[in-house]
Amino acid sequence: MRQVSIKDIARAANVSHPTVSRALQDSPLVRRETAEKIRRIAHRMGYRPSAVARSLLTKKTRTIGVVVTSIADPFIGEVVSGIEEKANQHGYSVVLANSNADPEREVSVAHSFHERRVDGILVTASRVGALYLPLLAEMQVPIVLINNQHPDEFVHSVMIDNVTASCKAVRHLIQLGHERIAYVGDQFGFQSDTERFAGYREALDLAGRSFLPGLVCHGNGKPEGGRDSAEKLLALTNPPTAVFCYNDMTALGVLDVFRSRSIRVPKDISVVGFDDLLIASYTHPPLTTVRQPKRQMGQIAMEMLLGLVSGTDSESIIKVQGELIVRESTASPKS
Amino acid sequence: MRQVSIKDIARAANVSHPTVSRALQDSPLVRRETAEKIRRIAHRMGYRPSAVARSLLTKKTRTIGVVVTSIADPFIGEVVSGIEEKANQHGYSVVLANSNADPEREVSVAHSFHERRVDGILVTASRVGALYLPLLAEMQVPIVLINNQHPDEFVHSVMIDNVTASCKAVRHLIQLGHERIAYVGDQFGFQSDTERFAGYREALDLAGRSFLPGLVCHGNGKPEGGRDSAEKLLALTNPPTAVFCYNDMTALGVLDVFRSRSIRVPKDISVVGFDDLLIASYTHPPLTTVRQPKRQMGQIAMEMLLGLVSGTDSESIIKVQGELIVRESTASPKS
DNA sequence: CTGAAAGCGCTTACAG
DNA sequence: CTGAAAGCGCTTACAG
Repeated sequence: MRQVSIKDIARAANVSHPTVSRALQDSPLVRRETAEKIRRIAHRMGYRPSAVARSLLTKKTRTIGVVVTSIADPFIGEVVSGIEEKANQHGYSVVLANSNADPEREVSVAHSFHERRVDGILVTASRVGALYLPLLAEMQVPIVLINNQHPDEFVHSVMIDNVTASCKAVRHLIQLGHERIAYVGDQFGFQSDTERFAGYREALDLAGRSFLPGLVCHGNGKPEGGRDSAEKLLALTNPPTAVFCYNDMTALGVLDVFRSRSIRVPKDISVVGFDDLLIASYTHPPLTTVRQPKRQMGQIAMEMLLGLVSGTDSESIIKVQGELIVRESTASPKS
Repeated sequence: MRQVSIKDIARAANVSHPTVSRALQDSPLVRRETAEKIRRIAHRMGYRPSAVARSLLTKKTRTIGVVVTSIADPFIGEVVSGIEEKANQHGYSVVLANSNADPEREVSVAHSFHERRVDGILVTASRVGALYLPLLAEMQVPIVLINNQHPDEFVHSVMIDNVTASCKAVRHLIQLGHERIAYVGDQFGFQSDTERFAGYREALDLAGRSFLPGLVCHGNGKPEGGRDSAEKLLALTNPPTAVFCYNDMTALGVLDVFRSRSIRVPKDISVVGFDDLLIASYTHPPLTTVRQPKRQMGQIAMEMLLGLVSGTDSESIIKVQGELIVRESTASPKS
């Protein structure tokens, strides 16, 4: 049995199919009794209008394409959940595509979105961009970026205020009395790493501390990177008493190394993360970190995009603030 | 500038639009030079065929609807990543919808999928079902369930072999010499809880141990539930020496309570989880658990669905095996 | 090889 | 109020 169409209903109701169309839209142009009869029949037949036929006509698919680097990433999962929530509230569907930060996949995703005529595109935490974004732009559809690494190139984006947030985190360490604070960054050159590093330096400057280049390492945003960096820091003649990490994943690696060396956190050394993943509450000890309002960022981005889709010219960049969550991985240094 | 259509190309190439259509499909019915010229023009104009127009004709959208209870759930994120990977490999797109296990949302998701004429539906770890699944079935499209709580009602599903997996986990504890092994389940009555409990009992039986009802608690699949249960177990006159948890989230809560009471794991008590979430490697101590091949389950389900979509009648239920991952949260009891 | 015609399921002027 | 006509962008018989 194929899907029931407006014509099937017309036949059953003994009217023309445009009348059915009108009745189903509650148009005042159709006699009340006729309309009710039609609706009853439509309901009985389990009729659902075809979004594809409608889209062909209206040139709107009420579909938003969402590109992520990895849907299994806990950070991204939260963001997507905010995106999906807002989309659904407004009657939009979300087409999800994983790019794995693979340029080839990105191109194929862009084409697929284009062919499906999505009404707008959301890009989350992309690490690529230089070549990719113009490709997306080609399809003449609004785009909003979330925490993108190349925000300059595009007008619309929502991102965390990295500088302020990381400055806040480092000031927390300074206030606790730490003198030697390390920064374990992401891969060198990424925008968010550069900004978080800037916040670190700003906090140092604000406190009149001098910057010690030897205390800066670069990981890769993952536990391994944190591990390698922690090893390096511990090998220093004069190791730090606190470590500010680019993100929680990095902090996980750092904590791991400390644990395996029986270095107690926060007694011997303090550790701060960034993101506030679920996991941050369950590390040992629970991690002090900067919370990114992930879900909310997804919601804001979706609303921004929906505004653009409906022609509203909204703000181009929205910065959200991080919140310092003090848990048990930070304390004053031993004196 | 609106999207370029086949007619625009036809005009530019001085041919009819059906000829353009044929050329773009590499049909042998069009002269080679003409075809090449057309393709060149199409490319220059940035032409992308409209999937919506094509779908209207072919009655296939090459779209799969995926319903999840929460995309931010780390378990589900992994599964979805396997789903998306396979879908993409086969030229399908994934429309993602979050149900939040809210019946109202589920109904609206079902309608939305129906209207968009998805070619198939994947339901991940749903907790609802009794009413919902028939609703999905109405749209006459293949459905595959992943770890569903009501698998009986539907033909096609992929799930973890809960009984075997949890039996394996409990045998591990028995082999370590534990006599009093607790089970902290999920909410009472869910299929997967029932099965994991069955595996627990089976392991006990196999070892000739008697079942002690007092050592069974029910949480809710989340840390809080684990916490409450741990408190109860500790209040027992004769507390367990090992705790097998319904899932890693539950184990997190259990570990939390032990930590706050300075009960050492695994020295004083052993803990085992289920799922092997990323977080399981980073708890303190790293958690012994049963790994579900999450990503792979997503892939298998997608392939099963794609088979059904193309008319292949595949197996109806695929059970995958869990793998016991022994980390540092289990040891022999103190003697 | 190529074009005119028809049709997928809908909506919306245009006539009555 | 209601229907016949046209058209969204494509594909595919059907004629030439």
